[in-house]
Amino acid sequence: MKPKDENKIAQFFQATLQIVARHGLVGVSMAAVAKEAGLGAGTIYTYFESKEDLIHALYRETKKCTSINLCSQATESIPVKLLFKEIWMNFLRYRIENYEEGFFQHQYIVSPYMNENEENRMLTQRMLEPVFIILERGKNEGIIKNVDNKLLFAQISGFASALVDEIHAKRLVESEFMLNDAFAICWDALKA
Amino acid sequence: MKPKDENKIAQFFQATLQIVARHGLVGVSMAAVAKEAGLGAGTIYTYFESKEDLIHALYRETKKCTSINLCSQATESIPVKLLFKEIWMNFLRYRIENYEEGFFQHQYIVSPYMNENEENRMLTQRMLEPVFIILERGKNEGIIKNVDNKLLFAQISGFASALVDEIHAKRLVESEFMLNDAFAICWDALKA
Amino acid sequence: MKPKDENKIAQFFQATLQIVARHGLVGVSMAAVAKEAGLGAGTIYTYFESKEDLIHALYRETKKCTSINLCSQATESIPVKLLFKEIWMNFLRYRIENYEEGFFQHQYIVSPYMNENEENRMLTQRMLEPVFIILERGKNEGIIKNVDNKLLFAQISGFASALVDEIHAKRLVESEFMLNDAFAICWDALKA
Amino acid sequence: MKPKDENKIAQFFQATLQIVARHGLVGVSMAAVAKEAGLGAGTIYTYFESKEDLIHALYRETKKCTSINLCSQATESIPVKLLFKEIWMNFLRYRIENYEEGFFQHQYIVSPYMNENEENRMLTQRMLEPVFIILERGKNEGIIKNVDNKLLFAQISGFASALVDEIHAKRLVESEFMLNDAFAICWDALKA
DNA sequence: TATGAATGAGAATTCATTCAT
DNA sequence: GATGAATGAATTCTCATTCAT
Repeated sequence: MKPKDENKIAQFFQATLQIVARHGLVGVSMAAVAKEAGLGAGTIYTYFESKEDLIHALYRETKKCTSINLCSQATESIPVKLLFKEIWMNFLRYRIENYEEGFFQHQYIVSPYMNENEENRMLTQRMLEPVFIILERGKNEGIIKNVDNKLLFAQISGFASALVDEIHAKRLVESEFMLNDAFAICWDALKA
Repeated sequence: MKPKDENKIAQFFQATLQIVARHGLVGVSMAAVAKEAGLGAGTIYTYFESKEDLIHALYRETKKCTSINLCSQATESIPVKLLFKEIWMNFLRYRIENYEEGFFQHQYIVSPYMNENEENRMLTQRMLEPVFIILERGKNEGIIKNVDNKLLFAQISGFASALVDEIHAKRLVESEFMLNDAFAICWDALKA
Repeated sequence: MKPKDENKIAQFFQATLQIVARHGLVGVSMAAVAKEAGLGAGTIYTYFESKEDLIHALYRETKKCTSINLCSQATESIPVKLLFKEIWMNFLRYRIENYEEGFFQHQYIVSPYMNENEENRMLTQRMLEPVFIILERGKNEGIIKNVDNKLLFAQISGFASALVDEIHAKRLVESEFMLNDAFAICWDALKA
Repeated sequence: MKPKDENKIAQFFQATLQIVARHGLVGVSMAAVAKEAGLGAGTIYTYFESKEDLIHALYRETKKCTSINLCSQATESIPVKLLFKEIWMNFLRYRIENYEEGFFQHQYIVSPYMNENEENRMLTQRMLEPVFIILERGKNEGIIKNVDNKLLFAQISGFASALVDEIHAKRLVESEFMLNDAFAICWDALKA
C-alpha cells in the first residue's frame, strides 16, 4: 500500500461504510465500493492489497476514530461516576451520530474477518483498557461491584450496543432525558 | 419408493449451524452444507426451495427450540424476581449449551436475510412478549424501574448476549457463582 | 424396454406432446413428463432407456399416426389432381386437429435429436415417397411441372407447415373456403 | 483503461451462430460460446446482461443484416413481378450464403425465447411489411390472386425456408437455372 | 497512476438417471 | 413393477484480481 493519495483512501473507506450500512458486510464487492467511491475498481488495489486488507484497514481506522472522540476531556481528578458518565455519554452520542461505523465494527467482529486478524483482535482488547482502569478505580473506592471486570464490561458494552440499535431503529427516541434513564440503568448495574 | 426423510432436514440444519459457527453466515455454501451433512448437494433441494429458504427455516427452527427451553416451568404465582431469574438462568444456560444456535440467530439478525423476511421479523417480536409481561408486572409492583420497556429489554438482551460470548470465548468461566454475580448485575439494572 | 403396459407408454407420449406444445422440446424434463403423465419419474425408465429414447420413440410414433390418417381412401384410379387434393386436405386437417404432433415433429427435426438418429432420418424420407409417386404420375401426364421433385415437395411441405402455423395462431381462420383457396395456390405452384 | 471492444460483440455473435448451426439453440451454453469465441466466460457479461440478452440481441442483429441485404436496389417504378423476383432472389441468395443466420432465426422463432420478447415479435412483423405492400400492388394490378395476404405469404416464406434447407443439405444444387425454376413455382402460386 | 475490461474459480440451482423401498 | 428421494455433473452467473492502455 503506497500512500499516494490519502484522500482516495478516505473515499474508499467512506464508500465501504455506506455499502455495509445498506447491505451488510456480505454486500461489499470491490466493484460496488469503487462505484460508490466514484473511482475505478482497479484503483483500490493501488491502496489496498486485497479486499481483506481494505476491510481490516477500515476496522483499524474506525477504531481509531472512536477512541479519539471518547476520552478527550477526561482527567483523573474527576469522581469515578462522573468520569464514567462522561465517557459513556460521549460513546453513546458518537455511536448514534456515526451509526455506520459501529454497525461496520459489529459486522466485522461477528464475521470471519475478525478471527483471521490477530492484530485487530489485540487492538480491540487494547481499546477497552481505559474503561477497565476506571472500573478498577471504582472498585478501589468501593463504589463498583467487586466482580470480574469482564462481567461488568459485558454489561456496559452489551447494553450500549443494544441501546444504540434501538435508537437507530427509532424504536427508542434519543433525548437527554432518555439517555439519563439509560445511564441510571447502566450505573445501577455496576454500583456496589 | 423411499419416503421423504424428515431426519435429513435435521441433518441439514445441524450442518448449517456448524458451518455458521466456523465460518459465519457468509461461509455457508450449498456445497459446504451438503458435504458437512454427508449428503449430495442436490438433495438439499428436495427439502428446501433455495438457500434462502434453508436459512429462514433454520432461523424459525432455532427460535422454536429456544422458546421451548425457556419458560416451561414458570407460573404466575412466583414472585417477579424469582420468575425472571428462572427464565434468565434458563436462557443463559440454554445459550451456553447451544452456542451455535444463538450465534446463528445473531448472524441472521444482522444480515440482510432478516430484513427480507417479514414473517421472521414478526416471530422475533412475538417471542419477546413474555419478558415484556414480566417487566410490566414488576413495574406494577413497584420493584422495577418505571421506564420504557425497550430500555430495560436492551439491557437484558444486550448484557446476556455479551455475557454468553465471553463465556463461549472462555474469557469468563461458567459457574453457578459467576452466573449469580451476573444476575445480580442484571437485576440491579432493572430494580427500581 | 419391456412392454409391460402399453397404456403407460401412451401416457408418457401424450404427456411429452403436451409439454412440447407448452414449452418446446427444451422444456421437456423427465420430472415434468412424469408429473404430466401422473406417474413416477423412475417409471419412465421401465419403458424407455433414456430421455433420448423417449423422444426418438415419440417421433416414430407420431410419424406412424400421421401416415395412417393420410392416404387411407386414396386409390390409383382417381385423377392425379383429385388424389393429390384429397391427401393434401387430409394432411392439413389432420395437422390442424393434431397440432401438437406436428409441432413436436418440427421441433424434433430442427433439433440435434434428428441428426443423431439415422433410423428416424430414413423413416422421414420413406414417408415422403407416396407423394413423390403422385408427383411422378402428374409429370407423366404432363400436368405437373417437369422439375426436380424436391423442388415441388419443398413448396408443398413448406407452404403446408406455414399454413398450419397461421391457422393455429388464429391469424388465418380455418374454413372450407380458405382451404380451397390455399389448395389453389399450392396446385398452381405445381401445375405445368 | 482498456475500452469496451465493440468487436467482441461480433465475436460472441459469430460464436453463438456457429454453435447453433452445429448443436442447435439447445447446445448454446455460455461456456461453449466463450470457448468458441476464444474469450473468457465472464467476458460475455461485460457485453450482455444474461444469456437471454445475448440470444435476443443476436436475433435483432441478424434481422437487421437480412433486411439490409434485401431491398436495397428495389424501386417503385419496376413492374411488380420483377420487383418481387429481385427481392425473392436477394433473399434466397442471402439465406444460402448465410445459412447460419437463417437457421438461428428459425430456432429462435420456434423456441420459448420468441414468446418472451414482445419487442422482437413486433420487429419480426415489421420486417414483413415491404412484402405485403408489393402483394397489395400486385392485387391492385390484377396480377396476383385476390386472397388473404397471410395465405400468400405463408406460401412465399414456407417455400423459401424449405428450399433453403434443401439446398443447404445439398439435396438440391444451387444454380441460376434451379432458382429460376423455383421462382416460377412461387410466382405461379401467387399469380391470379 | 488510474482505469475498467478480461479472467476463471466458485456460487446456486437443475435435471437425467439410479436405486432403496 | 412403481415410486420418488438421492445424486453429482453441468449450467448460469458473480466477483476478486490482473493487466493492457
